[in-house]
Amino acid sequence: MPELPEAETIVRGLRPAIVGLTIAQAEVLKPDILRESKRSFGPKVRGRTIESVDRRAKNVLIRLDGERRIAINLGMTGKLLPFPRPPRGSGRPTHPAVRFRFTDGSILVFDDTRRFGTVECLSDEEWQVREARFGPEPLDPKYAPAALYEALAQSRSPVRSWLLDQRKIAGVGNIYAAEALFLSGIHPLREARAVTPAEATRLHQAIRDVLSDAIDEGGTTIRDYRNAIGGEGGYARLLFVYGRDGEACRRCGSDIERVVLSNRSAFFCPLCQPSPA
DNA sequence: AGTGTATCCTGCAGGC
DNA sequence: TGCCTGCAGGATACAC
Repeated sequence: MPELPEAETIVRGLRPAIVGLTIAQAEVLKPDILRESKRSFGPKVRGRTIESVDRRAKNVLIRLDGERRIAINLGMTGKLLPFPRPPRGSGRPTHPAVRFRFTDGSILVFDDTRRFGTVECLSDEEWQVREARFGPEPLDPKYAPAALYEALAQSRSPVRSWLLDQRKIAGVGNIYAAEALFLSGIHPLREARAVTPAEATRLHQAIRDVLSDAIDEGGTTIRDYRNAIGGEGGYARLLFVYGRDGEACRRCGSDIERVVLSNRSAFFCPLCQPSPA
């Protein structure tokens, strides 16, 4: 999916386009995207005005008047495309799942090829229950290296798996986990609790660097990801390891390797990230 | 607690 | 050209 930087890029693009608009109608073209029936979802959003657009972890939150919000998980291929009229090129929806029509005639489409995404309308209370399950936001200034170290020290899972667990740290996905581990010189199979305080400090910095650099680049486009105007992110050209198995490490020239861990690919440089065994 | 496996889907690349 | 397999920025449920 879109990970934290892609969700953040989408939010920044969406905010000026839709804040203040009032929803006239929600058309649900792919009901399996909702976690409730069309008949209950429609009335909850109809007539509501958008107050703000925010992000938590990898989720886009569209806050409405009446103490409720639309929570969107983009899944692997979800896109949010706002437009006054049907756009051309890559910004055009190909697999529209939910179409919001506003009273001023503009439209917001949630488009999702694989339909792993979800769209929900939650009350403040429902959202708070959900929100409490996410770990800290890595870019929160209050998130300290010691907090990362102490949390890692409690887990026996491989550090790459640990980083993908949204309850431990919010918003990190497979691309940025791979990049952050490379930058901090930690092998993806290292046991989380075996990470030293010095390594945890490097990892903490690497996570922040990778995520904020990726936000600056507008995210990473490998295949599907597009921002709110259908554009691609520029971080792909800065990747050190993700998707580069068999290619030369940009630091030492070794062949980048790929292993499967918890059914997901993990990429690393065997020299820059020494094996735990 | 943590891992492997399967599941939800569609599309694309590569091998034959 | 077609058919097959494997792979994909996510998340969750299950058995072990």
